[in-house]
Parts: sequence; C-alpha cells; structure tokens
Amino acid sequence: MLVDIAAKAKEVFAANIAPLGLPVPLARAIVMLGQPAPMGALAEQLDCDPSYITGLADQMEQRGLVERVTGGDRRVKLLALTPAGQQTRDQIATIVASTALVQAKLGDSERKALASLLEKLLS
Amino acid sequence: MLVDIAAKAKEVFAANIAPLGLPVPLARAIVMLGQPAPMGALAEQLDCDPSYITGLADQMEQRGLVERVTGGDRRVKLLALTPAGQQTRDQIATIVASTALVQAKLGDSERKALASLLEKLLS
DNA sequence: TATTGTTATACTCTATAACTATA
DNA sequence: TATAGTTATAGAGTATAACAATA
Repeated sequence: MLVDIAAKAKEVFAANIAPLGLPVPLARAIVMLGQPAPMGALAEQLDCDPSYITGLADQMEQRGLVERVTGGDRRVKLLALTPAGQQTRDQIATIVASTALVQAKLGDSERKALASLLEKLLS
Repeated sequence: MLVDIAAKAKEVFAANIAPLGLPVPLARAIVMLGQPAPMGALAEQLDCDPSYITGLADQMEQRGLVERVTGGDRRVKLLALTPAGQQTRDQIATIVASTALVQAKLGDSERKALASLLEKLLS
C-alpha cells in the first residue's frame, strides 16, 4: 500500500506541475534549493549519486532556473536559484499546498497522525 | 516523506528478496498471482501497460515460475503459477512478513492506524 | 469492427567507472 | 593523496505504436 500510494502521490504531483513544463526530478531538486547548496549536499538530500546532480544542474541551468556559483573552495559549486528559479519554487509550493493527495483526502488531525507514523518509519 | 518511505520500503524489499535472485517487478507480479489471472487483469492490478506484462510473463516463464494457459476465449492468456512459482510466492510472503520496514519499526496498533490512514488516501 | 496479447522501439531515471581540477 | 564535480556509458523499468490472432 505504501508503494502504491507513493506512486499515486508522485503521479498527482507530476500532473499538477505539468503546466510548469518541469520534469519531476527537476522540481524535486528546486524544492530542495531553498538556500544555495553545494552539489554534493544536494546529492545527499536527494539520496542519489553526485554524477546525477550534474545532469540535473545542467538542465536547470539551461532553463535559467539556477546558477553554478563558486565560493571559497574552488572545487565546490553552489547551486543557487535565479529569480526565475525562486518564482518557480514558489509556484510549486502553491500547487502542492492546494492539490496534494494528502491535503485532499485527509483532515488536519489525520495528517498529523500520519506524519508521526511516517517519521517513526524513517527513524 | 511518503515518497521517501516508499523508496526505502522498496529498497528493503529488494535487499531481502535478493537471495531469490528475482527482480522486484517479477516478485510483485508473482505476489499478485495468488489465482491464475488474464494478462490484462494483471496489467490493471500493477497499473501498467499490457505490453509490459508480456515481458514480465516471458521472464517468469523462462524461470519456470508461471505458465501461459488458454481458456475459453482463445485471445486470453491466463498466467498460472507453476509449483515452483507457488513455492517462490510463499518464500516472498515469509520474507516480507519477517523483515518488512513496517513490521520492524511499528507496533501492532500503530500498523493498524497507518493502514486505515493509507486506505483513506487510496479511496 | 473491437479486443487480447505481442513486437519493436524509445524514453526517463539513475548508477558506475574513469577522469579533471583543486586542495 | 583526497575531494568535488564531470563525462561517457550502461542498465532497469516502463510506455507508445503498429501488428496478429481471435471474437
């Protein structure tokens, strides 16, 4: 059931952000980039290989949503949202808040109960 | 969180059935085949395209786990577990019962609460 | 003509290994 | 020598479109 629901949640998410013309993995990355972050850190957050981030970053950059900025350690590249990227991130947040499966099907107290169960599962 | 957990659950599942040498999609299909079922019905249960079932069925057949049997309507092919397939299905059930993430992390009443919330999400 | 399954093909997501630049 | 990111490539999982056999 968990797997089914996650698949459905993903599907709902994909359908709702479709108007933005953004593949799901890119949207997930953008959501993570509330603050500029090294590519390696993003790989950890998304639990994927660093090499995969390179591709995501390329696509986001092409779309003008992020920039690679170099800081003190010149090996490290921070991914920072551009204004367009920020705007996209806000749009995603708005869409999710209003259409997510969990919001649609569950009441407030149920959501809290679910959240605490899920936290326990992740611990 | 739901997506993260489903990913982790899948990972745990894959790791635990690894000794059977069975790819996850095949294991999922076998679990569904408690009773012989038309390929189209299986596609619906797994929420995937019928053409994909052909491939799964081929692999399961090669491994000697299912047979394609023809019934009244000769367009329809039922997938039926062989004795080896039945045995594999039992093994999967045993493994899941003893090692699944949900079993490991949650108590009995918590599982029930989670189940009812998930059902609501699927409705 | 509509339905079931098959074939051939292609796409998305993601990892592995070898590499470059910097530390 | 170790670390951050990149490149090229490969693999799993899955869909689409055109097709054959049967109804």
